[in-house]
Amino acid sequence: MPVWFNQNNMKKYPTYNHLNLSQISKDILKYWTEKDTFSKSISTREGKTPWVFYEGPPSANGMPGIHHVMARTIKDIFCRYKTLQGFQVKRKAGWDTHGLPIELGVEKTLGITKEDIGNPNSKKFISVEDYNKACRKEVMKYTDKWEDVTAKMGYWVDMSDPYITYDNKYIESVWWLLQNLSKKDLLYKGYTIQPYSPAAGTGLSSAELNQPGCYRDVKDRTATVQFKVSGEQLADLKAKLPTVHLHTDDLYFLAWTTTPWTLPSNTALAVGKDIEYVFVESFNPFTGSPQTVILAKDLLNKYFSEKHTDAKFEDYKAGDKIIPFKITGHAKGSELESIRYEQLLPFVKPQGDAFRVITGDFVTTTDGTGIVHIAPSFGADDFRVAKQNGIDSLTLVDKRGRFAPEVKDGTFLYGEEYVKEAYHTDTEKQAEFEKQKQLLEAAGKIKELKAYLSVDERIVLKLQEEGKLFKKETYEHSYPHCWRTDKPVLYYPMDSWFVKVADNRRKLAELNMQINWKPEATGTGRFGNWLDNALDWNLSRSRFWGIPIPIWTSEDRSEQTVIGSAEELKKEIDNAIAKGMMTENPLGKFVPGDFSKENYETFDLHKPYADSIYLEKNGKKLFREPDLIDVWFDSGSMPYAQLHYPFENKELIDQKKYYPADFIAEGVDQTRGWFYTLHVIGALCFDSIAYKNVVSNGLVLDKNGNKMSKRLGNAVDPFETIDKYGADATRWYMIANAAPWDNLKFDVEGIAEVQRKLFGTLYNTYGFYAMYANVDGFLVDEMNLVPVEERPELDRWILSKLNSLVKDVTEQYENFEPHKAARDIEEFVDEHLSNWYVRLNRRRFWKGEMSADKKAAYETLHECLMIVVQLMSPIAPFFSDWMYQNLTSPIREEAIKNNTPLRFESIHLTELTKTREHMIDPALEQRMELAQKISSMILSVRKKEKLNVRQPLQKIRIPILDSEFRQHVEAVKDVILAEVNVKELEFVTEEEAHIVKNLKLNFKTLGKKCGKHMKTVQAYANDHGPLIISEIEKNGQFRMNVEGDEILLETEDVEIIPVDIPGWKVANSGQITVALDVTISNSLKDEGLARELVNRIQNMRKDSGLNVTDKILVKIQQNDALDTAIKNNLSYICAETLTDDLQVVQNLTSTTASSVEVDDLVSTLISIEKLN
RNA sequence: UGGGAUGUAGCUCAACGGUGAGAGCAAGUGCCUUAUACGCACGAGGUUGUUAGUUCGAGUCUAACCACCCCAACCA
Repeated sequence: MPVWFNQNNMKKYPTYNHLNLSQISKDILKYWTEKDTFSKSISTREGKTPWVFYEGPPSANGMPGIHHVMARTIKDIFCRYKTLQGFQVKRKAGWDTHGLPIELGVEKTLGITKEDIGNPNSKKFISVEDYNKACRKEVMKYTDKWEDVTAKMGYWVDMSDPYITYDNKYIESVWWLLQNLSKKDLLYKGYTIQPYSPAAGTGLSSAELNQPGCYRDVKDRTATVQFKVSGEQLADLKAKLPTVHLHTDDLYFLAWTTTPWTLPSNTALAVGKDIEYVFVESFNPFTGSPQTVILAKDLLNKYFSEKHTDAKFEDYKAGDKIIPFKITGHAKGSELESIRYEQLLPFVKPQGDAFRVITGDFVTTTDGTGIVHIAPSFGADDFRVAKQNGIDSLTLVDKRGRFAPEVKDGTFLYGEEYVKEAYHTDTEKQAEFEKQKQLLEAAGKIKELKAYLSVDERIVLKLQEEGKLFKKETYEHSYPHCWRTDKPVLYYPMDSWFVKVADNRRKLAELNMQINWKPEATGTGRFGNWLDNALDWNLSRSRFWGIPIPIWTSEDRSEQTVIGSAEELKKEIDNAIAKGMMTENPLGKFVPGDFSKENYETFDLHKPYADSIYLEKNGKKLFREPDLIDVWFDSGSMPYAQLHYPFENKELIDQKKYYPADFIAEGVDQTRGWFYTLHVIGALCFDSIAYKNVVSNGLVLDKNGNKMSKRLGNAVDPFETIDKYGADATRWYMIANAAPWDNLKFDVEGIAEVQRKLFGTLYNTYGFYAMYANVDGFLVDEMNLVPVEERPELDRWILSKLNSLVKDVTEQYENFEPHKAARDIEEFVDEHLSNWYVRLNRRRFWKGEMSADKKAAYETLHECLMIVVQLMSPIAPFFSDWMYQNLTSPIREEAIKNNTPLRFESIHLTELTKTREHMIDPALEQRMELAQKISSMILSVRKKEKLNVRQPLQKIRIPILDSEFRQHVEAVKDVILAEVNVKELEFVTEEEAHIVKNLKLNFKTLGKKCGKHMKTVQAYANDHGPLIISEIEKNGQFRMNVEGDEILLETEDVEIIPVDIPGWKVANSGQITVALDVTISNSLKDEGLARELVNRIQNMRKDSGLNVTDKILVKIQQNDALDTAIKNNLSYICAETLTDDLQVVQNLTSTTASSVEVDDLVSTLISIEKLN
């Protein structure tokens, strides 16, 4: 039980032996639970402006990692900050429950593969129903861990009523959105090229493809192939390109391919519009026939050796290694466009237009020939460019990865055979080999076939024989493999449902301009470019556990219905029953309009149930399209689906009461994920942005900058970290160390540092306050404070600093730059509050009776602590609340009675202090900065001269810069003298001290005046410094001629800096120079010794555990070196150490007293005794 | 390969186009200052990734390159 729980009666500030952040987290967490603080932070803001936050749903089938703590800290910070500002910030948690990772998890747990699901022939058969039940369970596997980490890290999010993407209500909203898209004609079924594993019989997601080890280097047979220009085109071509001289009608385009098996499906060739091509007259390397080929000029030497330039055509015989060639013409890609060529392997004629040269922006001259063979069925680029040019495709490979029966010549190709060697089993391969051997040897193509020839190899042989091959080689490249079957993947055309995004790029881009991206570049760059090139969104997934696409189609595809609600579905089913298409209504128990949980649990919209629903339209039976939708659509729907829009909460979206979000935050990896899907759905369904501010945070790497992974063992366990260091230090470290969008190199050393530096310092500062306030029986009275203008300069200074801090930190939070807020707070606490204000004011707290001055000191320190912890509370919610309780629990009753700001039971319920501009005094802050700087400079001189601070010195001299400077220093003179232990501060002028001065030019003002003469002026000033200084000091200006131009140096253009006072020990920094008198007179020496004695006695007091108020008797063994020091400083020594009686004696021994080294030369014995 | 980010002290990060590039940590030196040795003070540490350009003046602006990271792809 924390001490402050029962402090109210004792009316004292709690004190502690040491700081235990981990324990504080636990205590405060308990307090929040007991007091229901989170709900109160929302309920007490009822009726206030909402600040809308959307929680991106995590998936609970994986353990939370430290990066989640990072991401959630960022979310939490701004929600807490806005709450403090008085906004109502609701935070509904959510769970992403569908998708491949979950299915894979289940398959792993159950030890099954996709083939076993819904397949009664499989040994490990599991029904879709049971499988989906398993998924439903799997997805919540780590829910308790997530709830645990959420609580422990202090992330306030309402997990009692989360949105869950598998809920029927949620699905119903998603269906509504899909129907909405469909009504706007933004949904269509189309054909695209997707990664596909014939061995597994399934399409693969890019996530699956990016599993480690999927891309492997393979060696493929590649071919440079000749596509013959159609005879009827030659006349046109000659007319179009008069400079080209063709001596033969055998004209070919050269194209390179790594997948010869796609050549029978070739329907086009692509060239680069601006690439330059050459016509080369030569011979076919295999047959020796004369021919002309076309290829990119840049790649000429890859195919024709420069060494053969001089070879003579007339000497060439078929089979010669040296093949003569000459360039007979040039053309740009655009000039080659639309030339027709003959089909390379005419097994099947395509429908529509084909065999034309088209231009493609993806064509390069980095490899190949600069002419790309296009098989639209087997490449995404190919498909796109063919479609743009109205060219049809040929798909001569089936879903099992086998050629169509037509791809058969009986010699090289046999039809219905696997296009990749790897798809064969060993026995199949052996059988194929024997078949090949027989056929090829019989045809006389190969004398003795020794090994299986792949389809690629045989196609190349065939082309070679037909005179259509120019070159063949093996080529090593990385190629994707199916992670489950280890077999190569094909790119294969498949039917899918699409959202029309590409047509709406402009709208997406325009809406994006309304979004405030942090960092901006992610919005304009990564996201903006992505939007500009957005492709239609492929919604289809052929898995089991996901939201079924709510589209029913007749077998002949003439009739279609898109369902947008459970009510609609129920009605349609009733209709289907009436028409005899169905017998029973699975939604029979569902009551439209009743939004209770129970009502929505009377049915299930998932597979397999959705698939067993048949509908009716115009007499035709409609079947559900078998696809599930992309889970990204689930999460992108959350603004609406979490509210069960439009069935419930319609006005929240329609009237923009809870839409768009004011703030969302997730990792940068969501740029093309959640951020994108939110944006697309918002733009297409509602013509609106879905979020106004978005923070995309970076990755959490290990301390060496490597990605964290369980495999490498460098992943940081969030539970362990939070338990060891407490949530606050962990959160603070993550925030202060890097901007949210930069990657964080996570090093626990850094957390330890934050713990010591920031939290330790605050804890000590509070401890100091509490100790003396308790001694004095002081409690802050909010109704009766010393007016700020009556408080001493140091108080007004720290209050000015404090208000500047409030201003800065508020601004940083407003700009979503929490790292800057954290750094500002750190600096204030360490530099200003602890190491300047408290240190300089210590005596005010412990000297004398209660006075206005003392009261002001307490009140000032209390206020600083109070506001600092309030400012840091969004980042460090536990510690700040703990500190708040310490600072305010003794006065809570009073505060409630008087309705003052400290009446709240938690800091998270308070109202954020606004900047009190009138308390900010820049001149005062500047003066104090001066004092700090000068003190530091003097300490530096002392250090150099080995004069420790306890030794008093006589005098500081400071050359006057100007009268303003003098006034400023004068105002803080006492602070400086006390700080550096010197007796006098004297201002000196040049005449008095023969100060050595340096001249420094002000480039900013002079730059405008001199322009290109700058360097000359600088050189002149270097050589004539003293002259310019004296002129300017006398007349305020200096006239000079540079290359005919007159330049007038005025006071503002130069800085005259005193740098040395001969005979003194000086230090300078910037414009300021200080000089120290280092002579130590006897009386100064005595004073120094007295201070040493005080210090030793104080240490003894502390060691013997005396109270700070105890009076003592001190005995010092007589020592000649100390006699005058004690005699002359007796009252000082006594006052400082609360000594009532100081005796110099002869009879101390090391048993009755402590041996003490007063300085390097002097030692003595001292004993102290407590007096009553 | 394309898009984006980053590159400053050993490490983590600052620095409106303006004179000698600053903090913290680590390492170094000195100090137990009656809040704090889990602390304080003081020094040292740099060819600002490279090269060119714009400018009187570049860590900052432009271009190219190099390195590393993220995303997308890996395609003839």
